[in-house]
Amino acid sequence: MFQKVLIVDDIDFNDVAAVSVLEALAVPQIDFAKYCDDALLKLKRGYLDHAPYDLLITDLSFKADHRTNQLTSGEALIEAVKGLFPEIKIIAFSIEDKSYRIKSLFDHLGINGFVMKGRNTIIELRKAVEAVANHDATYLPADLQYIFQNKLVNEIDDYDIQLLDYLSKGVSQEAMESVLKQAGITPNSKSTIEKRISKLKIYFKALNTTHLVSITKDLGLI
Amino acid sequence: MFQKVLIVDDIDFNDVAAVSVLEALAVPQIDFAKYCDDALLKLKRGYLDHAPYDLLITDLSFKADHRTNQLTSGEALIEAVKGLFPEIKIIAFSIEDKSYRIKSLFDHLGINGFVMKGRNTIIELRKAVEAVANHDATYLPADLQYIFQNKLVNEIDDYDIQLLDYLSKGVSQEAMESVLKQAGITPNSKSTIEKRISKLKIYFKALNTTHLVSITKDLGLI
DNA sequence: CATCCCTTTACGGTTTTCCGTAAGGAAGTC
DNA sequence: GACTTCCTTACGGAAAACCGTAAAGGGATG
Repeated sequence: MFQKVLIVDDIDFNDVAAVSVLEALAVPQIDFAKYCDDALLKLKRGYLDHAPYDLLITDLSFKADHRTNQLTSGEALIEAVKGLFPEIKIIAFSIEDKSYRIKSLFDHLGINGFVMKGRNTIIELRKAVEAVANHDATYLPADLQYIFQNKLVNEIDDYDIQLLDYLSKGVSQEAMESVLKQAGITPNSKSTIEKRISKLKIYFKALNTTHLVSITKDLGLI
Repeated sequence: MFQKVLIVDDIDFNDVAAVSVLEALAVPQIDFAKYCDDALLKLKRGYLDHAPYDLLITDLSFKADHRTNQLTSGEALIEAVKGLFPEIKIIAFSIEDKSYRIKSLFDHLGINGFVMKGRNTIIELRKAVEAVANHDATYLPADLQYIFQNKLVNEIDDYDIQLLDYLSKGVSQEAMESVLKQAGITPNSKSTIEKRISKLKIYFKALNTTHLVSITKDLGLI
């Protein structure tokens, strides 16, 4: 079992329950952080003190407040941590069931486990920690494993997401061509852009571009 | 102080912390429900047993799962409870800081307090329960009181919300006229609709309709 | 290097949105 | 009743989005 665990979550309520789960698993040292920046500092401190953390459990979404932070999301934190301490195990922990975001955590950030906050978080978190500790494998609850078969998250690529993101930020199709060129994204002709958006509309059964953005926002793609 | 409190939240993690707050306030009986339907049943049971609850603390958003429920949101639960047991105090409890939704809880549903899940939930919940117990008044944390001065939630009316909602569902401006007529909503001329949408775009600094819907979705207006 | 296949690009016409101007209508004031 | 004011409706031209067709480019294959 893990010896030193850091829990990162901005909602204090969650710490109370998380600590009870870890105590039940006989984890000797459990620390907390409410901000991603603080979390990274603690991880560095542990490393410098020759007492590194061996498990990081982090939320994905953090509320903004008066403090200005470098890292503002769990994704950013995980990326930074993976860069500095590739050895540490990471379990992400979120209320979101947006499959695209979860899949990308495994695919791009290489997390070891994912737990969805819901009606069985206590049991799920326990299972996830045990699985990551013992089998050295990745843990994903049975009810979320569909995301790797799900056609949606496989058929929609990064280019599509980028396009949808620009659309949601108010970039017109007219202006999209030069925006993509600026950003160094290809293809970027007006014609291809039109065709992609049109394909997305068919895919998501959207009646128009506004509808398309609304749908994909609900799905958590953007 | 309250004698019998019901906590309704679908995330089991929150119960652990909530109960510790209430125990610290010496509440003798604390019950839980993970579904709104169950919550209503427990409240009815209490009433029939001549041991009614005197405080309801409820989340607003509930995840859908295999169960089919009558009440699927905190708002629906609060409305039902207010109808059956007007005497009971209600504190809503949510991760959302969407001012429009919170304001409407006070204005339309008459809740007694609101607590936002965040970095100080434990203290805030305690304060809210004490305030509602003692002063018989409504409790809203200082950092949220701006919502009642906030021009946004006062200047945007139900008609605007309706319009934005239809737009997000893919209704074109072209079709909006007849859709509004079908729904019995006035004014419904193409011209007025155009003007309203245009006003909203200026208000929210949106570059086009898609951007407008994206912004207002982020704000929680729709 | 010719061929096929697929993606990207170009173009043109139709529809929808956008935006300004102006007319119509209801309520309130003097 | 004339006038002002505010809201709604009507209309028309410009811009953008939409949609189909066709040409150009870029790999892979034989």
